[in-house]
This record gives sequence, C-alpha cells and structure tokens, in this order.
Amino acid sequence: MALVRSDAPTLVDVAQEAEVSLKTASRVLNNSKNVSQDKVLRVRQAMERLGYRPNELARGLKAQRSAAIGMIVPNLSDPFTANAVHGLQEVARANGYAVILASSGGDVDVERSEIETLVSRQVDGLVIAPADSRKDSFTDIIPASVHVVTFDQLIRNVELDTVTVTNRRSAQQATEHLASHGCRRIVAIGARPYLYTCKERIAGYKAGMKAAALPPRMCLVDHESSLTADWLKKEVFQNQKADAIFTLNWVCTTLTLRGLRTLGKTAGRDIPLFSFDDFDLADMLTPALSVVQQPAEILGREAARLLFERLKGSGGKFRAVVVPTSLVIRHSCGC
Amino acid sequence: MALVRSDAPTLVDVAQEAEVSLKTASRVLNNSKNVSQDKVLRVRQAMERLGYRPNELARGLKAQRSAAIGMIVPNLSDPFTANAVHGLQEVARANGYAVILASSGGDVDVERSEIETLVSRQVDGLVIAPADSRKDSFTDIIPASVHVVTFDQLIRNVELDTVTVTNRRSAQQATEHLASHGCRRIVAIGARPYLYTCKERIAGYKAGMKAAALPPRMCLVDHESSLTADWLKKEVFQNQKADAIFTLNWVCTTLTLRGLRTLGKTAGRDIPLFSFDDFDLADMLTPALSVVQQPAEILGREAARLLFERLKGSGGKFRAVVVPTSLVIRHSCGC
DNA sequence: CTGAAAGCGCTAACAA
DNA sequence: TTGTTAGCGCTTTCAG
Repeated sequence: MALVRSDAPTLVDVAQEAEVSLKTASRVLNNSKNVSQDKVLRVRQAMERLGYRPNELARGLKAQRSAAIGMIVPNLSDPFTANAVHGLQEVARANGYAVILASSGGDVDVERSEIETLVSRQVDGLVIAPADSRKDSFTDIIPASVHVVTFDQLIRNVELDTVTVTNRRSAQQATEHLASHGCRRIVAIGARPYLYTCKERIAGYKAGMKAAALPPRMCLVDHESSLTADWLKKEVFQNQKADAIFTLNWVCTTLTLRGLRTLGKTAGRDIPLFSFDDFDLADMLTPALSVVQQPAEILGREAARLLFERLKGSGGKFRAVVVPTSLVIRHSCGC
Repeated sequence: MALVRSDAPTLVDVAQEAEVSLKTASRVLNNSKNVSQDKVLRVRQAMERLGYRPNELARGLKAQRSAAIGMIVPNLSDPFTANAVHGLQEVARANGYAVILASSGGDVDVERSEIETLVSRQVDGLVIAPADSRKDSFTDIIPASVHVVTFDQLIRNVELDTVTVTNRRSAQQATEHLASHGCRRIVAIGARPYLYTCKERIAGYKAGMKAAALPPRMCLVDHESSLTADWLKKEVFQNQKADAIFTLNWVCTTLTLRGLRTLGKTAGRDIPLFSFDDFDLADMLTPALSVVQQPAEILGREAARLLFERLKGSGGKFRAVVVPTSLVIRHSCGC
C-alpha cells in the first residue's frame, strides 16, 4: 500500500500550503481581524486548492460549542409538528446552526433519554415540546450552559423560555361559537389530559360553556388509541348525548371524523363539529371544517428566535411568547 | 474569582474518582473486555456519582465518526416527507445514531450547501431526497468515507444506494383504472418534470394511456406555484378538455382540489380524479379520494436500513430498494 | 489485565 | 501582525 494520506485536508495542511502558521490559517478561517490582506488571500487560495472543509467536531470540542441545536417533538407525523420543525429549521439555518431532531413519541422516558443524547452531543440549545406537563422530568439532566425553550406545551413550576398559543381563549371562542348556533350538549373530545394544551383548551371550553350557561361535558382519553367508534358511540352519544363536538387537537379530530363515519354520521352535517388545529384540506372536507388555526411554522420560528437570542445575548428574564391563533369559521360548526 | 472548575465532569475526573487510569475508565465506557470486574464496578459508580456524560464531540473527533447521520429533504411540510423522516429517525435512534435534519426547499444550491454543512459536521452517512434528478450536483463534495443513500428520487448516471417506490407501475395502473371507467381525456397534472418521480409517473401514465389506446395529455408546470385555478381552467379544461385528472403528487393534488373548487367543480363528482400520494383524511373527502398510497414511513426505514448496513458491513454492490405502493380505490375515480 | 503517552483538528493564551 | 505552545475530552498504540 502506498503512503497513506488521510484524505481530508486539515488546517495544518492549509497552513503549510499557504506557507503561514497554523494560527494565521485559523484566523482566516474565522474571519479574525489582524491578518494582512496578503496572507488572507494566500490562505483562502490554499483552502480552495485543497478543497478544505473545517471539521466542526474539532471546532466544537475546542470552543465548547457545537453550533447545533436539538429539537424534541412528540410526533413528527402530526402536521402541526412537522410545520413547526420546518419553521425552526429555517431560522436555525439562517443562523448557521444545524438541527438535530429527535422524537419522544409522547413518552417521558424516551424524551429523557433523547435529551441525554443531545446533551452529550454538546448541543448549544434545546427546543422541547414536553411529553408531560405535570412535572419537570428533565431539567436535571440539562447543564446550565444549554439553553432550553419549551414549545407548544408548558411545564408546571419550571422557569424556561416558552412559546405557546392562546389555547384558552380560542377554545372558549370556539365553544361559544358552537353555543351560539343553539348547541347545548357540546362535548369536548380530548386526549392526554395531563398536557398543558389539553388542560388549557379544556379550561377555555369550560369557560365558554359557563358563559353560555351550559354544563360542561368532557370526554377525555388517556391515549388517542382509545378513541374508537365504539367509544364515541358510548361516551359521546349515549352518555353525553352530544349535539355538538369540539375536538381538542389534530389526532382527536381525525379519529373523531373517522369514528363518526363508521357510525354513519357526517361531521358538520349530522352533528356540528369544531376542531382545534387546522390542517391541509380541512377546507376541502364536506362540510368544510371550522377550526382553530395554529400558526405552526411561526411557532417554530419564534422558538428558534427565543433560543438564538439567548445564545447571543444570553441575559435577561425568562420570556413567554404567546402566539395568537385564529378562528377559521367554515361550515362544520353549522354556519 | 475562585478556582474555576469546568462543571461537566470528564473521563479524567471519573478515572481519578475511581482511582484507575484514564484508559481503564475509557475501557469501561466502551464496554471493552479485559477489565476486572472490580474496576468496572468502581468506574461505573464513579460515573454515577459524578453524573458523568461522555462528550460525543470528543469521541467523534478521535474516532473519526460522529454517530450522526444527515437527512436532506425538499419540504418537511409534505406529509410524505414528514412520515419518511419519522421512520428514518426511529431506525437511527435504535442504532444509536442521531439525525441532523436539513431541508433544501427543492433548491439545488441550498441542497449543496446543506450537504457541505453536514459533511463538515462529520456525519457518518447521508440520506438525500435530491432536489434535481437530471444530473449529479453534489457527490463531488461528499468524501468517500460518507455513505449516501438517495431516497424517493434517483439521480441519472450516479451509482448510489437508493430507495424508491414503484412509480411507473402504479401510475400506469391508476391511469388504466381511470380509463376503465370510460374516461378518455385523462389529464396528468404534475410539477417539476425534471424529477425522477415525475418522469417515472409520467412514463407510467403514458403507458397506461397507450394500453387504453388513448393519446396522452399532460399538463406540467415547472413549479407548483403556477398551479392555479386559472391555469387549470385554461390548460386542463380548455386546452385538454379533461374528462378525468391524475395528479402526480401531494402538492399537485391539494392545489388541484382547491383550484377545482374555485372553478365550482368538485373532484370526483364533476370530474373523476386519481391522486398519486395518499394523506390523512383523503378518505374523508367527499367523494373519498382514490390514491396511489406510498408507504412513506417504510421508505424512511428502508433508507436508514440501507445506510446502517453500509455503516456496519460496508462492502458490496450498490443496492436499489424498490418499495411497492398500493392502489387505494375509493370513490373519486368514479367507483 | 493495566497504564503512560501521543494525538484527532481546531482555538486561544501569550509572547515576539 | 504573526507564531509558539498548550490543550478541549476522548481513544489508542504500545509497553508493562
């Protein structure tokens, strides 16, 4: 075998080629001041000639930063999540950061282990849509040097930068809207009641019912998988005698829609329905779905923005960004 | 200032705490053989006590591997893509790898620069859904040590591991199905004709038309943004006098559906329609959409599988995995 | 079975 | 303005 040359050129190679010291090459790489134009040029050309690519691992090791952020989401298949990731990714890219994506599947233990992985990869920041809002289940494993933004959900009693939407208000509005159509037994269908979003939406729903002088009727399941046609028939129709439905998130909406069809009913025609969470083609259903629309991509961007402000400036109080949602009234509510 | 102790314990700290050498601690960390039970225990306990977390950056720097793979997709908002990422992510996690996600927005230059970023992060492998299938626009910047799997798309004249679906066959089947309903002026609506998937689907469509002794009628746009109601009216209806529509991907489907509505038509009722690509609630539209269903998550898993087999075993010929799609006949085709 | 010592590729004191 | 010299935290020859 011929003399083995590790194929990727290093900064040392560049320095040699340019006939300058390693440090000078490093300075050029980092656009430092205090380098003569002459040498800058020489180094640049050497890099070009050699096809030099800096090794981010080495850079990060030395500089104690990775130029990467981690994002942990419960479920990438949810269009809300996918769009949020998209937004975050764009902002990260614009800031020269890479995004390491992990998903928890809504499981706290998985979430925790993913966080450990990300931390050991030295991410500079973390954006997390927590799998459980009841208690802090992870900040103990995150070093103080890693900034955290929670996203979509909130965690009780934990001080962190957060991005959420106006869950409560819009849930109340949706409920009141349904009530204004004369619906009286409006049933809220939700899952994972321990989540902040679910709790807030329930609170908004209750407030709306109260405003309409109606008793609240909730059908909550621990896990979406319980949300079957049979369950709908028994809980929602037989027990609660629903004359309208308010689904509390995208998964619940899709499952309810399907369940209703199995029961021979059409959402919006046989029973008014409002959905929390918009999605592509919700407007093309018949009747078109009335929804609370969350600007998912903006949420992702905001989360990234909060994080990068910390990463640059660092200081200051924790911030809670609340992004407004909008009520999109189409037809399934009875309009 | 007091003596600064960098807060995260290192392997050196662990070794000290356990009163063994650095190398022994390293051996324990990597589960190497040849360490006495006694010391293994001591080291483990020391790690526990100190809350030690290995630094993956340092590990990767030394070992020339990052235990991370990169994935580049055109558009995360597309449910097909989101599901594929999801599948890939799971497999990566199971293999102890992290996924760095990047999106190209379908732009070759962005794609190239994202690849450079990922390469400089020393990813061990790359899964790419190429933004342009006409020519190789990136393999020159990928070191031989980084394995690449292309995904969804193929690139002309480039030898790589690939995962695709049976585009041609299913497009032909869908076309023939439409023809079997008596449709004669079946118009294929597609975008980005330079993409492998588009070309293959067109080829399948043409074959289907030929089999039905019908002349092909294609309406292709360079970019999805051209796909407006006006365009539909002019190209599809006035010029081609469509009596059936075959949309060639998800974006085209949603835009066509919306455009049709703007024109006062309902897909599947006023004009039969078949869609390449299924999505959530396609079955809940009225009439329910007939589609070619791509197993997106499986595609993602397969891509990961191919990549990890390379990463472990390394050898062998390039492999082309073709995942079968299924025709899901609902009602929009006229059934 | 164990350890000392030499780096991986890069950055940053500290001089010159 | 430039270069020398230590490391970052880890793995890994190569001796003991």
